[in-house]
Amino acid sequence: MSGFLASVAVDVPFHSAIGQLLTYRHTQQLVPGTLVRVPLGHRQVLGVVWAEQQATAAGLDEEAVKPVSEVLDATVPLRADWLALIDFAARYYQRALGEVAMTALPSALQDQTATQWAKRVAKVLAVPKARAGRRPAQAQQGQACVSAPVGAPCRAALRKPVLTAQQQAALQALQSAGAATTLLHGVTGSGKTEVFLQLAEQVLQASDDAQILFLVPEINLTPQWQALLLERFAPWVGADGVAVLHSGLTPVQRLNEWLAVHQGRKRLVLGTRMAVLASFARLALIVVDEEHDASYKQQDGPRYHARDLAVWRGRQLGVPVVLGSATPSLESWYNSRPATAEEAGGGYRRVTMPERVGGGSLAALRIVDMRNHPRDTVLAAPLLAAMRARIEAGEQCMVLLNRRGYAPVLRCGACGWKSDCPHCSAHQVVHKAERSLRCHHCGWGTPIPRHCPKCGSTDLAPLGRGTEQLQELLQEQLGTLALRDGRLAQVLRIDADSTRHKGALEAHLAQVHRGDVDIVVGTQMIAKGHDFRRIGLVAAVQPDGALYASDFRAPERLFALLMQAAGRAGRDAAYMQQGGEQAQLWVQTHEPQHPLYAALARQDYPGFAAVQLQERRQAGLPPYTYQAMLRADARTQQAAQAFLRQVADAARAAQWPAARWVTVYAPVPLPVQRVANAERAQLLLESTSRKALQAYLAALHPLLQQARANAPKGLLRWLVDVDPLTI
DNA sequence: AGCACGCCGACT
DNA sequence: GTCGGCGTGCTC
Repeated sequence: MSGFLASVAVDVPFHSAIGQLLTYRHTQQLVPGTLVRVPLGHRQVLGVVWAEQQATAAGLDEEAVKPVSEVLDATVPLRADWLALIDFAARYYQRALGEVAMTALPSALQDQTATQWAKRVAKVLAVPKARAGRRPAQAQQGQACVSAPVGAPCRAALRKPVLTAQQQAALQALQSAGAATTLLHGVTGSGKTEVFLQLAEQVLQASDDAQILFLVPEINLTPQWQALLLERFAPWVGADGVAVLHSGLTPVQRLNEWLAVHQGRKRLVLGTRMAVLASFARLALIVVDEEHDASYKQQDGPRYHARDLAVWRGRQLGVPVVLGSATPSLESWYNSRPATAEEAGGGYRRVTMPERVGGGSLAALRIVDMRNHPRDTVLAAPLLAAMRARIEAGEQCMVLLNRRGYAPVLRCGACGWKSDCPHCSAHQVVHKAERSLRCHHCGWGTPIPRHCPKCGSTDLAPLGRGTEQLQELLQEQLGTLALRDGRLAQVLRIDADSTRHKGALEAHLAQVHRGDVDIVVGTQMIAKGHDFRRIGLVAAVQPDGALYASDFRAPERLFALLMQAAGRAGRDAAYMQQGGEQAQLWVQTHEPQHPLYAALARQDYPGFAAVQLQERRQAGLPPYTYQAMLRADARTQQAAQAFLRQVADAARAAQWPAARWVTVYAPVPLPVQRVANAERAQLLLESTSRKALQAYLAALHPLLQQARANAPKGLLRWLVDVDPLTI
């Protein structure tokens, strides 16, 4: 056989019984990182050359080595640091190398021929680099500005706000942190964003080609960040100098953005979790906004955590990473703990900004003790009265209820029938507007029946309430209120249902900003990141669920959500001086004395975190231990659990050294046991040693294959979730 | 995971 | 007689 051999990563899953890398032949030596198209079975697939190879691997017939079909060499090869990132992510999250590589690459790359690719690359490179890569005449402009009259066109320099002493201190701390990871803990309104921007500005100024990655938790938040970045940095990076990477792009858009970043043509990269896997020409700073947000954890395919990979990437490249949040994840809070006499500090630095810019006060907490109200009270009278007063004073109110739809279930009063989903162990939710019952787990929808499907009775009634019903209720209670300007109070609902169509969220937000709306009802979607200036009162209607939840992270999430909600109602000092009343966060609860609410009343994140960490330490939970979840789906619960048990037994029998450090729990059903006709079970693995857990998980794969082979025919899927966020 | 091959029921 | 159901097995 003539030519050179190369190890190529292609998208073949772990359990396909072939190795991680496949061997292909080519006339020339191929550099690692080169994109190739290769034959695989009966199709052509995209591959990434991972390594040069000297001889055909053992057990592989030389005749079986096929030639590379095409080389996509119009671009710079993927760099070694990107290959190392993918390699790490694949090993850490227990996925096939090729699978992770292909998740990281834009899908449209899969069907680019070498010719098409060359054309596309040429187009990107044809954009003059002067606009995209170089520092503008900004320095000169800035100098000219000193003597320029007020209002002279010295936009960037004039727009830059003056930092408060606290922001200045934070910025200096970040600058002096060098390549470390820093947790920037700043209360809502403390001006973290401005600190990010000025830090970014310095990075842009320091070098002509440095790239900066901004991670945000949700697609929804990218437009406002993009506008912000362009407003500030267009003089540096050009009017199209911000690359956006998220799953809302069309395949071709994503391909072009990815390519521009890979080639270093865009210096600012703004994206959701997937952006952390992008290929950068010269990454110099990573900012992770709202670092505590669970959306950073991918929930299908490779279950990576973008914040954790960002931290890894920063270390790998020797580049600073800034994690920002008003309510950090307990992991990050713990990782940034200062050293004490007894204990070494965490690996991150911690910078705190406890004061709001302008000194505005945080929302005051009002607890409504629901034990003093009738059982079926949705909105207690004092809350309604407070809302009425706010609206009459020209303010807006926001009401949070974490449950979409009209009611979580439809029930027959005659025979007790409930709207159970035929495919899941869950109820179909009543959606009044679309006149349907819909399962939120599998999507199964049916029209709302007029008669009970079981007994024929017409005595059907919704049970419990969702945002849709809350909206209706508020419309009845407050929608008749005539305001000063003569119009009636308006209620708007913002949740995943009301914003399904493109542009709907933007339209709704604009309505709120214009003041066309007096009451906003919604799920946690409305608590995230959007700035509502005139909101004076936020109410959480039914937050107690998290207090009883079996998930040990539920209180942490609730606290973060309520703090964030309170932040929406923040008041600036100017308004307070005009005699505005202090903003309020109302919480309706049956547990008014719960420590979580006490900490919330004090807006005391450190206090809350200390208590939570203490509990976690005693219970042996993260961040003091590391966890992985082994999940199995099968036709019956018994089969799913049997599979997990068999794997656990086989692992015990194997007597791995690492097993000594790993606790293996018994298989249990998932909280929602059946989804789309699949019974789901899970088995928790826990260890105080990340290394031992990793070794254990890596050794588990052959046992999983084996258990699959032994299992009876039929549906059987499994997955490994490393550092699971919900258990 | 794809994607073929392969062997048994209702349609042009 | 074909279209197509998804069972089984392979992919450098």
